[in-house]
Amino acid sequence: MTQSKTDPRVLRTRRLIIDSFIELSAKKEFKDITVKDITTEAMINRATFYYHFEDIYDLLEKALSEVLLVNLNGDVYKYDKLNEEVFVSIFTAITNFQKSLSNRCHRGYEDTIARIIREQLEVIIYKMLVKQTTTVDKDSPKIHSIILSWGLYGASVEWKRMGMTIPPEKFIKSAIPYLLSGIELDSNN
Amino acid sequence: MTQSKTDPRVLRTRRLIIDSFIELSAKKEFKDITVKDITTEAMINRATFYYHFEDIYDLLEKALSEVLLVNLNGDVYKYDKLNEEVFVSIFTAITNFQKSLSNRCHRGYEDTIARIIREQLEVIIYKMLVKQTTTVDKDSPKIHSIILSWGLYGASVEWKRMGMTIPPEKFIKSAIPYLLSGIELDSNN
DNA sequence: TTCGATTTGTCGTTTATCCAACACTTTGAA
DNA sequence: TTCAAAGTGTTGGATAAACGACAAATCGAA
Repeated sequence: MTQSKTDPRVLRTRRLIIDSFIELSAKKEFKDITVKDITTEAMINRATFYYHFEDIYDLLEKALSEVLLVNLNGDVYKYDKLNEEVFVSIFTAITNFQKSLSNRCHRGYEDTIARIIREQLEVIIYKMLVKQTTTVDKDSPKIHSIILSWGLYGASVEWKRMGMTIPPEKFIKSAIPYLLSGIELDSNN
Repeated sequence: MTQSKTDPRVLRTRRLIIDSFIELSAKKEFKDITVKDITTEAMINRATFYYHFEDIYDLLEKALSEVLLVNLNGDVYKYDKLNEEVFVSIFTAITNFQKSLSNRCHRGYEDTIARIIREQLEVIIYKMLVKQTTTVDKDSPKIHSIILSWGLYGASVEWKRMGMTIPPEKFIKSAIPYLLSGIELDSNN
């Protein structure tokens, strides 16, 4: 399905780089991390880094995407439909991510990170919406996924601002009926 | 001093292979481990294995050497002289190794393993003897290291036979004066 | 024993990684 | 501001690793 035959060396090297980056992120801020730091930690050549990533922002983007997906880890894709359980699952993934970020002080890059998370969310939600959309309006899933991704991310920001103490599932619960009602317009069942 | 600039790729690959081998050794007997098993576990190509090792026995040899050296881990090389402390340290390393072997059932290859351990011991002891030898007799360190390596390994076999319960340092203690007396003939201080 | 299946070593070709060098930009301290 | 040091991104040539294929050896059950 995916790309079943990527060169093992590529997979290995990308893993080394991303893992090293995550490792380093725990120790210093993003702005203080250099490409050299990463390649040294990963024990690969600096030139090899550029073979795989545009630059350090490209790496940030891909690393974040991965971390986010790991958090969503199958929980979401098990179901094809956007129901209550899936919304809670997604929101919990985002808040988990927010928590790990707050430890790893990426101060000054919240905007970039926010954009990346939201874009990932949009893609994920869009895929699920398309599966269950039965109306003729093709643009509907697109705009819905945009609104939902911004909305869910915004909710997580507010959750963070309130001290990250409320259980995420409780926090999002009251919004679920509203979120679902809009979705149901797209599908018949 | 050693080989200061080996290609990082070979270090990485050797590490993957050796680690995978040690990993597999914990699960099955040596005779049931194939080259394919190792390379699959290490996620490297089978041909690459033969680029680094003669065959699986060559790997066994080098892996064992490394494990032994890790056990001796600097403890020995910190001192230049073969004194009581060093003897105890070496003997403890051997018994530790014997213990890990007994878990990892390499049944049927004890002889090979014994030989490898003993050869490593001989090299290590020889190096230390040369450093402190002041007599003109150049052959003396050689034969002494041979006898000591066989002797120490034999003691560890006996220790194992007795159930591996006696603290190694206690077990070897009574032999220390004897071992040292011979050494002192080589050096003046 | 015999025969099929698995494992072993080896080889030639392709590709990913290494390395040193390069010009350019950013940084930070004098 | 100025200048040296550090970081960035790119290149070409060298080399390790991947891959598929191969004959030969070994294994295991009929």
